Amino acid sequence: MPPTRRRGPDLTEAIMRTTVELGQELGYARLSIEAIAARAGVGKHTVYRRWPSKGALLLDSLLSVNGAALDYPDTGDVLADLRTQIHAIVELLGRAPLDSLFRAMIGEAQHDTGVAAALNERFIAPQARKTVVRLEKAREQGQLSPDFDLDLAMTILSGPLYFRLLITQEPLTPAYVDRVLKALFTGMRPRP
Amino acid sequence: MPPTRRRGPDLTEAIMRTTVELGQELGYARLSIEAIAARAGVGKHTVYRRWPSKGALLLDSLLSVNGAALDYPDTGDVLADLRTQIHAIVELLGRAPLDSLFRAMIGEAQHDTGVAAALNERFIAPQARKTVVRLEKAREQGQLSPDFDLDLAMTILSGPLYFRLLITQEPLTPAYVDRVLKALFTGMRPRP
Amino acid sequence: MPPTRRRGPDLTEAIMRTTVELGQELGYARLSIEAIAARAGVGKHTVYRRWPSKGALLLDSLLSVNGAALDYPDTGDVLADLRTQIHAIVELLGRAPLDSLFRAMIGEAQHDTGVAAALNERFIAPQARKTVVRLEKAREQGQLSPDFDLDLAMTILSGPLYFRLLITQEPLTPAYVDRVLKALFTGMRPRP
Amino acid sequence: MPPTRRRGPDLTEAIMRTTVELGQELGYARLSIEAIAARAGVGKHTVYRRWPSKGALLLDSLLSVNGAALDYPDTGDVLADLRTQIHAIVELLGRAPLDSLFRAMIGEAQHDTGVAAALNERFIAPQARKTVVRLEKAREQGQLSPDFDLDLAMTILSGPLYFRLLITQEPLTPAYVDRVLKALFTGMRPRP
DNA sequence: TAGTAATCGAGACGGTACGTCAAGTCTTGTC
DNA sequence: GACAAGACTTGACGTACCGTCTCGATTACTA
Repeated sequence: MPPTRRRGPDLTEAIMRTTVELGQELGYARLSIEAIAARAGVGKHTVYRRWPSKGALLLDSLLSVNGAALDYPDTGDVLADLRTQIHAIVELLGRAPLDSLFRAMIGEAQHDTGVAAALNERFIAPQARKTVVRLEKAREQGQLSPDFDLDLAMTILSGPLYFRLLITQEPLTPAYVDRVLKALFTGMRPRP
Repeated sequence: MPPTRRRGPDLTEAIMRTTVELGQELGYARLSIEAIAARAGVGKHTVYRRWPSKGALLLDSLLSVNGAALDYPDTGDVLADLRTQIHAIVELLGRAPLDSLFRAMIGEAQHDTGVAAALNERFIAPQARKTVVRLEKAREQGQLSPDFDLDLAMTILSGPLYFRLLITQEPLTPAYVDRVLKALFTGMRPRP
Repeated sequence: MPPTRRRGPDLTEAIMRTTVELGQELGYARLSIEAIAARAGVGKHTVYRRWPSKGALLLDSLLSVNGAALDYPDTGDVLADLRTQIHAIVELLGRAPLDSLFRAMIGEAQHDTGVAAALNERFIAPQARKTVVRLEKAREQGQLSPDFDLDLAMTILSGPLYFRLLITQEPLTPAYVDRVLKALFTGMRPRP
Repeated sequence: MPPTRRRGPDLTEAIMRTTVELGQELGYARLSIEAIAARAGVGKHTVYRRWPSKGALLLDSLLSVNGAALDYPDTGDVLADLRTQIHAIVELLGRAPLDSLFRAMIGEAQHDTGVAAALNERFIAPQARKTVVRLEKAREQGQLSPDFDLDLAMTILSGPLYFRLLITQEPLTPAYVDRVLKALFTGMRPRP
């Protein structure tokens, strides 16, 4: 007798794990719901009941399997804290073996409204919010010029990173991150 | 009697026009080489002889149909010239009806190496080069701090733009562009 | 509050009624146990507990909803009685709206042994028996040649009817029935 | 190098052979276009391009693989010729291994208009016509009563046969055929 | 000017996956 | 314990495109 039939949350978990696993083996283009279901030992319907598309499934899988924490440290030194945090993100999005899946998922967001929305709500926006909150605290402590636009700062921090990741597709080195950080802080520091 | 059978360059042109046209009607996801060939009144072979994939065809089509010019003006005022140029790019990538196809094509580059390479070589790198060249000229004329990293400047200029375009997918307003420009120049200007 | 939950025989009845009803709406091919259960407001289990297959359910439903009577009259005139009886059968099997379901059920019997057996035991054989009994009585009364094979007579009476119903699928007109009857009686009458 | 790719008629033939073969192995209910295509080494589309449904395919397959001849002999003796012909039909429809497929196909005709029409046009009607033609000749030669309805005779000949085949599903013995024939001829013979 | 090679349209072909449907089994919680 | 509800695996459905491959026209170049 096989173990009692699996249900609900167990299955959801198992399918997401399989998705990431198989995605790494095959690459996004050759990844199919058909294959995921087969590998997970699950009917296709069981997948479709939970996710409307390959993109949505991959998004969920990546975030749930890995996107857990990424919370800002607060050591009192903004620059150091930002660097720590960005390095963590780079580690997640820009390093093998998950980088290509993350890139593919963002690619999917370009022609799948649902994926785009979920990506923003569940990953991008929260990260952005944390960054801004950390910057606000620094400003209150006089570490930043009081009239600098912090939303813009967040954008200038993130933009170049994603530019490298998605557009030029050069490796995201710590050095690059540091150069961006330094340039930004030069502009943000309170003038004497 | 049908018009004499078309060949070579004519066909290439016609197929690319059809691609953009049909891409706008159907969206990238539902666009297929099958449909393009049918609409263009062309055998599938004729398409495959010219392009290896849907992504490559779309890239070619978008760049050939539209990406022609985008050359930097030189009025002597760097800031104004950059603004002009960036507005032109935003107009191209961020405005209906082509924005969604451009976004889809960049999305495709995330899991198609060939598209990624071509996108860089034929669009991104040339633009970047032009930007850097224009900045260099400005620096020679003392408009910029002599120790600022111009490659980095280019990245900080482009990054937030693509971040908005691809990640948060908010509209690319002139105001946003100007805020980025202003922040960057605050950091780049020679200190008194 | 819904009416108190139904049980046993009530349910059996309700399911069979729904089957015939839905069968008429959708046709046999698109009829499904899934849909019947849903329409009857019943769990699938409750259906499967009672019938092993769609065919078996339909057979039961048709016979129970309608196949009740069909008993031979006995007016003393064999020919008239046979005609009456056959017309009743034709009315049942060959007229809208149940004809197509009856035909489909007989069709099902062609690849479902259980349906075939049940169809014979519960409908065909009893009818045949009644016919033969009526003929025997007529023979005893000297209305038929004493050496005619009455089983064969029954077959010659039924066969052409089902041939029209199932094979040529032309309408079963009273005229046709009468022609068969007349021809048969010409052969069955005692020779002078 | 594999042999040059198969086309058109070759494939049609191969698919029909596979259909009959697989139909015998699995039975009609478990026969699927999916399996046929796989076994024949053919894409599903290649099957659907040729036939609209499993029933239509099976009909074609059975008739093409086997239903070739079945032409009436003419020895001058009507009764003998009819017997010969009917025995041939019984051999085809009523004997393993094809009987169950033939029955299933006729079953399918009960809820598939297309199959019903094709079955009639391509098998039933031609056979009926041949029978009537043979009977007409016999009547011209004075072997039959001049006022007997020959269409009806055909029906009385065929009906009982299909009745046994489809309804009671008893074996179609030569003895049964002969009893029907004898009864019919008793009615058809010219009275002295 | 004829012959030959390339190019074309059309679309058949073997595949792969799609997203849907229903089958029949099993689980959960309610009555 | 019977029930409604519905999750689950399985398997097939019929469709859409993929990229490759004939097949005969044209069409252009070569001899």
